[in-house]
Amino acid sequence: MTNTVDDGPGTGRESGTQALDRALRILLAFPREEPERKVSDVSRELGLHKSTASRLFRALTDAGFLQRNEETGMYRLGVTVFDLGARFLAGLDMHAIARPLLRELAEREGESVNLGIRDGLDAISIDVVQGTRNVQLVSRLGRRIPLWCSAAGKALLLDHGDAEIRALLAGAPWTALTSRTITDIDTFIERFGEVRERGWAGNDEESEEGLRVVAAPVRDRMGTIAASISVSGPIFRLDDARMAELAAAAVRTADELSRRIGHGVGEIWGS
Amino acid sequence: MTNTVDDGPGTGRESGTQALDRALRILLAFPREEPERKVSDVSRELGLHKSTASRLFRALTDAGFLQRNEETGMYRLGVTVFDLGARFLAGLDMHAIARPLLRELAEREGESVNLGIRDGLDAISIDVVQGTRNVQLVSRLGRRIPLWCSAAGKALLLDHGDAEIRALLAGAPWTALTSRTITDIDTFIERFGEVRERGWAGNDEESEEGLRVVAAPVRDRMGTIAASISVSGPIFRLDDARMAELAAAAVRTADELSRRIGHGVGEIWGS
DNA sequence: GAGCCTTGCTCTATATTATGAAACTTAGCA
DNA sequence: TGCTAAGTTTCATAATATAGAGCAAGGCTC
Repeated sequence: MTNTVDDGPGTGRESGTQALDRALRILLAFPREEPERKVSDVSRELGLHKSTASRLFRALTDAGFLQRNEETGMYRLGVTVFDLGARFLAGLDMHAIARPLLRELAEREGESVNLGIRDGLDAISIDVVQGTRNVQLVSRLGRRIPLWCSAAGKALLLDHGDAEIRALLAGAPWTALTSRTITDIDTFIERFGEVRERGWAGNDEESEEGLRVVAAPVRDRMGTIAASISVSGPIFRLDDARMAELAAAAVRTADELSRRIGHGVGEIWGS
Repeated sequence: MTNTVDDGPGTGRESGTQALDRALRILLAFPREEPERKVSDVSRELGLHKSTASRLFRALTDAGFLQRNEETGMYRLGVTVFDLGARFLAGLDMHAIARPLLRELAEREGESVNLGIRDGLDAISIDVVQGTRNVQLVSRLGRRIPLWCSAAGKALLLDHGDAEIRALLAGAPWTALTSRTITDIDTFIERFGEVRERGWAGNDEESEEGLRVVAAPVRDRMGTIAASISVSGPIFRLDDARMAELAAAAVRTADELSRRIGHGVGEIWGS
């Protein structure tokens, strides 16, 4: 007997792809905090038979999606996943086009600049340019941060109506990261009206003590918000006036990027 | 009837994981040059039944490994692969530790710096810091380049003996990228002796016209070469004297990185 | 605009494939 | 030395993935 109708806590209904689903869940079971894991650990966590897990691990390893540490016998993510990740970026027009604009913005303002896209309920950073000042809060490529407590995330939601946002964030955990994190949907909606009007989003120590951020949306040729550009820095350098200044700069850069990826160009192509 | 014993041109013998193997091959069927593909294209290429491919595509899409372009109906790699790629990097001690060293090197010398690791017969770039000079040859994260025609690649082979290298590069295509590319194993081995002796590798327009590179190996706590640090620039700035200078700088940085990730530290830990 | 082709997706019977129990190794530890 | 735990391999079995047929939806040609 087996787990006939049992599907894991992952997504909804799957069918005809049990082995694949399990293997993908294995890959996702390697979090940042624990890069190296044992077969037994993972199999227990996912409720897989150890022989099943072992076989899937081997297949993933053969394909380079996992790699085995010969010293410890443990596994970690393999180079192939990095390769695919790089291909993902290379496939985004936006990423290549944004690079020089982000550098320019970071250089001019001296603060760190991020390019973020949405993934589920998180914003995920797909490009980072560190600022030139001495004190910099590190931000790493691939960093995730909840939509509702990040400037980048809010900017990505800018075109969503109240009802949409309510539906989207229904499943949000609303865990407080700092004392300033917004922890309920009503407060969020209430404050979001202003954000929507002015066209850029802020983050005033909502995700990290001492960190302030502004972000502006990037629109693709359909007018859909496809990314956001955010500028971040320590609170002692970013008073309200400076925030407004940086916001204006972020909006300018975001608009320029939008233009370059075809927003407002209509059907006319070429120069 | 189906392809009973038929395994694709991929790896060797697989068993008990057909569906998974096929799905992974689907992911790898999205090359940089063609980020968006149709189900039928891919299924034809891989020799899969269209219904099989369709099902696998859906499973991969549900898990975020692929994403569907609603306009065109085509698929591309999804955010999840990028997420995993970023986790891969985050899991490498080396990557985090190398960052500041690479920046420092790039700043001091003004030329672009790469951190590369080996993947099969390629070196793959896992970190890039652009130089400060005006003219810079772009290098992108995740860039692949054959071991035998790159400084980064040669540096990764530095500890290999002639026989090992011969075995490793037996399957190499030896395609010429420029007029200076080495195109046979014998010439490679012959010239490699010198490289091994001096402890750093060079690339004199072997991969790209006008590009010169030097690279030095990074060793982990087992003494194994785990990565290479390379410095590259246009030929008009990099005469032989400057190459030697940059090589020395690369070696110094690589040695420092080796030290920081535990090379030569033995069993003693802590400060 | 009608017909034709291609594509993507769903449904279902079938047998191929993945599964899990048990056995076997290897390693660490008392 | 024997014990426990982890990882891998083997193998009979049943559940799973497969491929065929059918359907709906677009694109092209005529």
